[in-house]
Amino acid sequence: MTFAELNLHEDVLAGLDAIGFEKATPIQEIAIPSIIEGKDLIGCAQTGTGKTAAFLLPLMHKICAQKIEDDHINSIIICPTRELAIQIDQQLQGLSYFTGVSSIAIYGGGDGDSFTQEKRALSQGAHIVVGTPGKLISHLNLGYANVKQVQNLVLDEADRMLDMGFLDDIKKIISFLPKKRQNLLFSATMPPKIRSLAKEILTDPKEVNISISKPAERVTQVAVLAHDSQKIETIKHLLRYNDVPSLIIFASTKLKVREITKALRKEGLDAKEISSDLEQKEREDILRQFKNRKLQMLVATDVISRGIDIDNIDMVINYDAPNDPEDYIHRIGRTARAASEGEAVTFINEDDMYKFARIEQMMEMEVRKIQPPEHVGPGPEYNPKSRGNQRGGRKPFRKGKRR
DNA sequence: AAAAAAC
Repeated sequence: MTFAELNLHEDVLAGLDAIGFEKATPIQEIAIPSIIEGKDLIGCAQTGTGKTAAFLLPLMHKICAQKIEDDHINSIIICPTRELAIQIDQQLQGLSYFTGVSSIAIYGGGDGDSFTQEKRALSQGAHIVVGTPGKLISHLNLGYANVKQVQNLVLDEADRMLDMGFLDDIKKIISFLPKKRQNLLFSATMPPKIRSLAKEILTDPKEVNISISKPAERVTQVAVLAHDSQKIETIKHLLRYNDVPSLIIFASTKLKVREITKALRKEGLDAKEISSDLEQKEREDILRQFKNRKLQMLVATDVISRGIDIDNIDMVINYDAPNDPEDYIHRIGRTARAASEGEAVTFINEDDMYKFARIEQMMEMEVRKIQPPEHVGPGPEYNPKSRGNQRGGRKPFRKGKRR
């Protein structure tokens, strides 16, 4: 189905036309008419399905069609990370070029200047505000945000936000908003917690389910049974024998991210780190360099595993298996986007074997296991039933609940 | 046992 057939406002269509978008994705086909109709919506979908445009387009359409002024806030979008807020706002600005829809991204880590700008936008009004929970609340608490006429609330990556403990913050934000409003909730998974959140804040929602629990088919996955000491050498080997102009290396802790970056740079490789340990400005600079292909290798925590859109990443390396099995899908989903193909290499050591077996279980597929290249020496032996260190000698007497 | 998010 084309966007024109979805009866979007002509100014919105002009923006789509300018960037060469013509056909709606499945989630857009269902969500757009339903949102325009004014219904609440619960969408099980990830980025890469066209989820963001699925809510941005109808919000923009309604602002245009109803000729809504921007002397107040019309819509609020809440999302879990700063980079995601920036990205949604950028996408919005691209799409709204011909519409006169105004927007601002509100997130932490800024300076006094950005605070003043945010304050001005929130008090004088902007059609759409995209933000992370903490910063939105601190502005709302100060009382000047013109939210009395908010008509739409979007919760993006809702499962992630609950994981991060944002439930109370979300409720707090909602307490500032008019009771009568349209709510859109998007989540990659639908655990009971999300169901109950939906039940609490949505009214008779339309459900859309475009969930992909299986990774993009164009991603070639392989797992390398590598000891920690073999990993950097294996990365060098991969780079030597593959053409990899653009590569993300994920690791599960900020410390590891820092150490890996150091080790790679010591080898003369073009790598930089991104994690919440960096100044916000630096996070943005480095992500921009990587997106513009001025930087070959990005070493990252899961801060960018969800939602972040970067074209043409040739390879994702998981330096370790992620703690949350869902994150594996998100991490490797950074590659093979749009029409391209991609490769995902996951290092698993003894500790990671159990975690990786769970990932395979979730995907309902087995990933090919290989040993590190010969000159690096043999890796650990893989036994999927092995629980790795899970029941290692350290904690047989531990009592109480663990998860 | 982790990451992220407010000053």
